[in-house]
Amino acid sequence: MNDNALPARADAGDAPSWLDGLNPPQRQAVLTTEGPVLMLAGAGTGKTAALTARLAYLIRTRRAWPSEILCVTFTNKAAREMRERVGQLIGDAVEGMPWLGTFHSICARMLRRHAELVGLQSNYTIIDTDDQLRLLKQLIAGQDLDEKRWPARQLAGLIDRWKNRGLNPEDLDALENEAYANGRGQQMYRLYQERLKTLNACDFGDLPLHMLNVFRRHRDVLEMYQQRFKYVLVDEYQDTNAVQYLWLRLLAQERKNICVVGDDDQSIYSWRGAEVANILRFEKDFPGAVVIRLEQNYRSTPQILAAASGLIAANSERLGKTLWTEAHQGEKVRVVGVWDGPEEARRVGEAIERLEREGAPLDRVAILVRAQYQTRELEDRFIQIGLNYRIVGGFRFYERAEIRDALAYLRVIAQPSDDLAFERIYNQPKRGLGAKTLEAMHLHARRQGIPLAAAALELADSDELPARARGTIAQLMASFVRWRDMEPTVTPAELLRTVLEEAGYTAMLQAERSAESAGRQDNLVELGRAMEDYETLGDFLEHVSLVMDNDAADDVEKVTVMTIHAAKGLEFDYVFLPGWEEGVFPSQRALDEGGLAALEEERRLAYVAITRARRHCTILHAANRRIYGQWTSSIPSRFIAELPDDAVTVETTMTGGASLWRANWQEQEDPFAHVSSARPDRSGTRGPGWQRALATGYEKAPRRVAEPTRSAASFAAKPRGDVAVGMRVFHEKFGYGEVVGQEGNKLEIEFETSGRKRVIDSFVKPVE
DNA sequence: CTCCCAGCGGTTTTT
DNA sequence: CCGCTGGGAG
Repeated sequence: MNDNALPARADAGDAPSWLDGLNPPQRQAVLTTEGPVLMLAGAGTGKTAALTARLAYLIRTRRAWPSEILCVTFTNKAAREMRERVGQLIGDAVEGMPWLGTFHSICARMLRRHAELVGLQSNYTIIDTDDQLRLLKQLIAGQDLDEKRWPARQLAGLIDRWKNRGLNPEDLDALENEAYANGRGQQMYRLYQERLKTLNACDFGDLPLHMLNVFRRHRDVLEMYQQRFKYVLVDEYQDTNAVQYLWLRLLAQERKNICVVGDDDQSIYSWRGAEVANILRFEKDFPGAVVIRLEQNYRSTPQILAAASGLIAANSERLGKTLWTEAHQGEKVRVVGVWDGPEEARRVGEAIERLEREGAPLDRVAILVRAQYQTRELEDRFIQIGLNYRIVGGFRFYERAEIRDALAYLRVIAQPSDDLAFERIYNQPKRGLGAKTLEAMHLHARRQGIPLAAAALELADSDELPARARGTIAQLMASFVRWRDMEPTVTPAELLRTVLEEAGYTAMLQAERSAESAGRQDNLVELGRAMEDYETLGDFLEHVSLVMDNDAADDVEKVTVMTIHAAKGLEFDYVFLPGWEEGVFPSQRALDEGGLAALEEERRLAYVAITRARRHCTILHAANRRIYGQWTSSIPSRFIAELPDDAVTVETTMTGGASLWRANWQEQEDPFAHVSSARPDRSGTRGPGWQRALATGYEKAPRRVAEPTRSAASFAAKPRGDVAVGMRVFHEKFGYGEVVGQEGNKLEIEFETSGRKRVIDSFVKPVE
């Protein structure tokens, strides 16, 4: 993250090595080991350096064994990075840090030991949102509620929020209870928890909640952990929610050696339960806490810093920090106004090609957007000009259907009572078992109080089902017995291959001649590769349920396209920020739902976006944009007007446009006039604000600007020898097609499903 | 049981 | 505009 820590300020030459390169507040953060510490670390101020040095210091000076330190992060990535960096400082001792991890993985680990205290067995399954939703749907249907009127999604959201706040079913008040199906919220929540228990499963939200319950109800367990953890460290503290906060407070209450690191200005997850207030509360709960501010920024130029600071100053609820830097002057932040979305994408593409020609490595360039849909236009353009890009987010590896299917097979093998997994694959691949069979299995399972798979086995031996179904079930169950038998004798990866083969899954994919099926098979191979690192099936499944990411290393240098949320904690030399328009950013929907508080969170998001940039930052806004197929005219984001004049240069491709818009915002008396705290009347219009804006604004489609067909970078490229007109080719995004034209390295291809497109030849593979 | 089509919804996302 | 879901028809 911060590889540019300050060079050592020689402290009489004999400062211990772990303090090398740390500035005074960072050193204070390392050396203040006893008592509560609140570290307010601005963007790019080297908080990870300080945090890892602190860990190393605690261990090296024998204040604690690695196993006596609790170190909590929010993401697996952060945990991994921390482990790596501490490892660099203290060597292999880091291996002995079993309690460095995410809130969830740490709670999962604890819960394995104390599962019986919350009515689970230690081999409980952790279900994901997909399973959760299916389960809730079943419960809703079972209660004769109309799923249309009371969607499972809504209930899932409510339950999640309750769990985030540390509320068990019995803790809900009447008002909360009313939130679902006319006062049935509590009942449904309770039913859901009971169902999970019989499945020997819990969801993500349960992990911290169960442990909080254990701590509250079993003093001895709590005291054991309070004794064990001599020091507690928490990263990204501004992102903690209520359960996590309560959990931490209990653990640290005795020794009070707790160090939390956060930045209120980078709190961008309140919508999923994070409470910045936890920072403010810290000094109250831990009186005498030492507050350390990291304000020297090592990342960005003064201009970038000034732009970001000026912007965030518009927020009211801040602890307030003043970032400064010793870095020499750089370029001003560029604000570029363009006519429409496609032009915006074009400008970004051109700018990146220019950087590329100047020798900038593409992996130091990022385009950060407010919402995922904004990536579409960029992607289209990049494909057209042949720019290597990588879109982060979207579908994650372990969320793909084929991966989940494969995992479901493994889950049933590891845990025969995993009904949700069994339900997923009993007829996948299709083997002629349908809703009727499932219903019979459910009925039988419920009557006998046994898992679904066990019920299936019994049904196979009865006359409850037609002979055909019985035979199929018997066969399937025999397979499971076989796989379960072989499980201890083979590696998880071998087991996977056998299962996919014998279940007919591989054959199903091979038979499927769709554009995606090849990719699916690749994904399963990739899954097998990921499994190689695990000794037992159980280990692997635990890993999967907690670590949903899988960042395959990229060999080619690529530009990164991602949401601002996903970019938090990262940095890039060059950052492009498209779509800074009212309604897009700040998001109309956020404003509608959250009023001023949401606006401030949007502004923090803008702050995070700008502070990702090390050397240069370009902000773009378009006057016209097509959203959900409708042309919509838009005005520049109020955030643009909030940027300090001397830190930015403003340009526009339209006469007078940008400056007029800018003036427009500055003239407005009440900058929050557009923020309504009440829910606006949506009658007559459907959907978000831009559509309402459309109703009052004008609807004319903007004049299309003529698109240059060649960009400088792709012009000179030579055609590739092995592709010619008339050939059949495969393209990752568009599928199969026939080459109908060739010009340099550009191909004109008639795709079977996506129609005629112009693409770069390096993006296609010939097929026979 | 499978397939097709109408209708709806469409920020951010980790674990 | 576009992709997913769920219900209904075959």
